[in-house]
Amino acid sequence: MKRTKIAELLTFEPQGQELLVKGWVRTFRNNQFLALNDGSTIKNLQVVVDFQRMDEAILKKLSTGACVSAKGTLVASPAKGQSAELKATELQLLGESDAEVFPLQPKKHSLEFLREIAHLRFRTNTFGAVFRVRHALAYAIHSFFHQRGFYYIHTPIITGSDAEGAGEMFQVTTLPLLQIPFNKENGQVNFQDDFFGKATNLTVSGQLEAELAALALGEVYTFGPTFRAENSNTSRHLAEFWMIEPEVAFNELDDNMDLAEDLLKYCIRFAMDHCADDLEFLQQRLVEEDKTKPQEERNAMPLLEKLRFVTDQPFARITYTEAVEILKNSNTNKKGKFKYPVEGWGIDLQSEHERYLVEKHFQKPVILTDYPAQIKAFYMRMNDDGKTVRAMDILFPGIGEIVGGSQREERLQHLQNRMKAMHIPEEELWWYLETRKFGTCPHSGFGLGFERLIMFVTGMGNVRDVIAFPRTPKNAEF
RNA sequence: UCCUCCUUAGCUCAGUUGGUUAGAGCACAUGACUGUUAAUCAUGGGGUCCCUGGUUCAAGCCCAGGAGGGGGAGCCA
Repeated sequence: MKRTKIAELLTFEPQGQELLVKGWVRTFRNNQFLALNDGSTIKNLQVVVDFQRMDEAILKKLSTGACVSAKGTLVASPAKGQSAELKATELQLLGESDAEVFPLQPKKHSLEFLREIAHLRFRTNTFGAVFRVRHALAYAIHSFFHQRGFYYIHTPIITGSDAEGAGEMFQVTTLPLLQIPFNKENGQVNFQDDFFGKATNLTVSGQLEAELAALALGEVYTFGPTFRAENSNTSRHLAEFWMIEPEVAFNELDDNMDLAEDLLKYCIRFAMDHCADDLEFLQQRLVEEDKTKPQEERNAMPLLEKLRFVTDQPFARITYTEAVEILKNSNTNKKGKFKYPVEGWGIDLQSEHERYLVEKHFQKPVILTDYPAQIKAFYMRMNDDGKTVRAMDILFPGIGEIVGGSQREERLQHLQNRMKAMHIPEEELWWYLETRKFGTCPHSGFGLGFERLIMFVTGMGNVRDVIAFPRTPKNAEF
């Protein structure tokens, strides 16, 4: 008999039909009631065991975590809690789970503890929900871009350039660490002897390569792993994370903002439409968690309401200059409540400033544009004022920067000037500069942090809990 | 990297002014139970008090150094 997934089974009208299910035991109550989960849904199937007729040796081993196969008939449940249940006629133990050492219990565990057993945390309700939502969001991203005629480009993970301008890089080498070949004349490493014959790194961004594709295919995006060797110890940073980077020919900054806003809203709606049960559970989890917190640290609104709030109204759009004015004139600033007082134009905005704009002043996502050139990357297009660049950052409540993007500098001379000013050697990026020599055009793009999007949608507070096997400084277990 | 808090049973945590044999709930084991919903009831076992060193008649508690973790900051997505 073919196995029926629990998600599908729960849509059936119970009429005594004979079915086969397989899954893992969550609890076994009253010597009769087996809560079985197979990952297809957050809901468990109640399998009812006739313990007088069942082999006692098997009953003994129906402990939390065990894997079983159950054949039986689907009947209406006489008790509250579920509408249908499977009356077992045959029970097979596929894999036992010694209850004395299995670490998961039918109770609430701390996320910190579950992080230490990341190989087993998939088996909890919370992580089951998070990873189903993660999948739905990944699918939504491809679906969104495909519908709009974008092409999915696979940019390299190992890169030969170390001037992508997005942070510290991990080196990739096969050179023996104890016997690195040095050039005696200049004391440098002889990368001619290395695997690629030159120094290579793990990518920090696929943007530059995506630009090459956009200037031929028109509308493209990348969606892949990205690596940053920054010593960042926060709940929002990973050394290995996934990023979505669209790049669009002929788009200017306003088009870029529209695209990013549409993408975010599409993904959030997609999750609400396809993961209702999981989001309902995650929302309830947050409500319970809030009960243990002081009033001022609690969420202003329940998860689903927060998501609807974001999808149903336009994001605020202001320039950096306007933002500085708002901050400068805010009561918080006047009363000296900012740790970094806002004194004038040109400062880099601190987390507390971004939070004030998003959570206090606008109370919705904010797109900040036209930053001072000196605090932004070399490839961003210079405005006519000669002081600001066409950058845009999208700030989300509780997350901070979720998107960072810009209209790119398409004019060769301007680009070369900026690279010179920021000490980026032209020979490293000769191939990038050629796009500006041969048929250059205005174009724009952005990077969306996939884990940050998942954090927002699931309400999880730490990036390490929305990726299966988080890589952070001093941690690459599993 | 900086600031700050934490580390006691498998988990979550209590442990008074430094003082006898370190506690609770859950989990686990054994038994009971044919409608349970993180089932319930009874009984029981379970401790490198993070590590190293020091102060003291005496350290889970005080001091120093280290390790691991949380929260915040910087950098960013």
